Amino acid sequence: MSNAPAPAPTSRREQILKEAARLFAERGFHGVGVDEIGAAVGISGPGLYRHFAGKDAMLAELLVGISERLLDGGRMRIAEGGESPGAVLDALIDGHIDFALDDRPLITVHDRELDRLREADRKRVRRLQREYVELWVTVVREVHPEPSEAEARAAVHAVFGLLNSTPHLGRPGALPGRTDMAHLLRRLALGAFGAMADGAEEAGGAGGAAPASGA
Amino acid sequence: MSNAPAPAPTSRREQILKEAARLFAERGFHGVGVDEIGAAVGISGPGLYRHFAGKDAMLAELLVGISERLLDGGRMRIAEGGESPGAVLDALIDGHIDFALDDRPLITVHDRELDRLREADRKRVRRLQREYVELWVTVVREVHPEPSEAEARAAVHAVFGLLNSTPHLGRPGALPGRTDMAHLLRRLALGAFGAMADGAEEAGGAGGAAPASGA
DNA sequence: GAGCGACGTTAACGGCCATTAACCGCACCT
DNA sequence: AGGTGCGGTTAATGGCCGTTAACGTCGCTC
Repeated sequence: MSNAPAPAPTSRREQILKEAARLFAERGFHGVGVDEIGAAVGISGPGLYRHFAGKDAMLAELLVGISERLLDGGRMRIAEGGESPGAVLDALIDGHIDFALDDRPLITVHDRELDRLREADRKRVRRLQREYVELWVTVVREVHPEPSEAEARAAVHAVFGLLNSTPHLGRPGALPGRTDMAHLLRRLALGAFGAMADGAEEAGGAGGAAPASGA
Repeated sequence: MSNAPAPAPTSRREQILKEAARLFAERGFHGVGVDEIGAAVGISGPGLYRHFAGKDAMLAELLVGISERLLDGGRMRIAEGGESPGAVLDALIDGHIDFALDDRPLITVHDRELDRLREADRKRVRRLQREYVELWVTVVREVHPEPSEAEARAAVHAVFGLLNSTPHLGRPGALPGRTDMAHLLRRLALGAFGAMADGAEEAGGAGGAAPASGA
C-alpha cells in the first residue's frame, strides 16, 4: 500500500527524484541543500515537503528504487533464460551496462551514499544489493564452475566496479560514444570473467570456455 | 614519565590524516565532524587546528598525497622498465593493487570527495590523476596496439574501477584473503585488457590471446 | 459560489558544526 | 628560576540548512 498514487507518467515526484539524483551524484548528499533541489525543479525550498517527508526520504526512495530495478531486471533476464548459461550472463552484463550508461547519477549515488540512510532503509537496500550479487554469482558459476564461490563473488564485485566506472569519466569526448562504450564494457567484463576461470583451473586451457554467445 | 608520546616516525599529522581518511571513507567528508576526527586520535575537537588550517586542508592533503604517490609509483615502475611492455603493465597493475588493498579508505575518498576541494587543489589533483591515467594508456597501448586511444583510455578507467572495487566489499570473510585477492584482481585486470584487444582486432580468437607476460 | 485539497510561498526556529578566543602546562633551553 | 612555544583544553560565535508555521491561490466538484 501507500504507493501507486502517481497517476501521471512523469509526476512531480519523479522530476524531483531525477534532479535530486543528479545533484547528490555531483556534490554528495550532505553537499546539496533542499533549496538547490527545489530550484532545480522550479519550486523553491520547503515546497518539496509537499512531496516528500524530508531530504532523507528522497535519498531512501532513490536507493531503494535503483536496487529494486536492478534486481528485478536481473531476475527477469534470468527467468527469460537464454540458450545457455553464457547467454544469460551476456544478458545480465548488457542489462547492467544499459543501466550504468543511462543512469549514471543513480549509479554514483548508489554506492556512495548508502550509509546516510536510516537503519531500516539501509538494511533493505543492502538486502536487495546482496540478492543481486548472488544472482550474478550463481550465473557466473554456471558458466565458470572452477573458481571457488568466494572468488566468483569477488570477481562479480570487481566487474561491477568495472561496469560502473563510466561515471568517473571526464567530460570531454575523449571517449567512445555510447554504443562503442557498451560494446567495450561488455568485452572487458567477459574478458575478466574468463580470466578468473583461466587462473582458477590453471589447466592452461586458454579456450576461454566459450564465454559469450551474442554476435 | 608519561608514556612515550611518540614523537616518532609517525607524527601526529600522519596519525590524524590516517584517521580522517578512514572516517571520510566511512561517512563522507560532510558526514564527519571535526570532533570525531579529534576523538579518533585522542585529542578533542579544535585541537586539530594546531596541525591543520582546517578540515578542508586535511582533505586536500589527503587527495594530493594519494594522487602523488600513485603517480610517482607508476613513474617509478615504468622507469625501472621490465623485460617487456607486458612486464611493465604487470608491474603497474600489481602496484595499483597493493595500493587498493592496503589503503582502502584513501582509494574510497579519492574518487568520492574530489569536488569538495578548493579550485586550486582540485585542479592539481585532477592533473595528477590525468597524468597517471595517461601513463597507463601509454603502456597499455604498447602491449595492445590495436585498439584506439579512446578505447584504451576507457578501458584503463574501467580497470581502475575493477581494481578499486575492494572497498565495496562486505565485512565478512566471505571473500578471499589478501594474497588470493591480489592474484585474482591481477588476473581479472589482465583478462580485461586482453579482451579489449581481442575485440578490437576482431580476430575471433576466443582464448585469452596470451594477454600479458608475467608469470 | 462555496468549499476544499493540492501545491507553493515566505518567514521563523533550532540544531549542528567549523572555526576562533582565551587560557593552561609542560618540556626544554639559558 | 625564567621564558618561550608547542600542543592541548573548554567556552563562545556565527553561519548554514533542514524543517515547521502561517498563509495564499488556483482549479475542481457539489
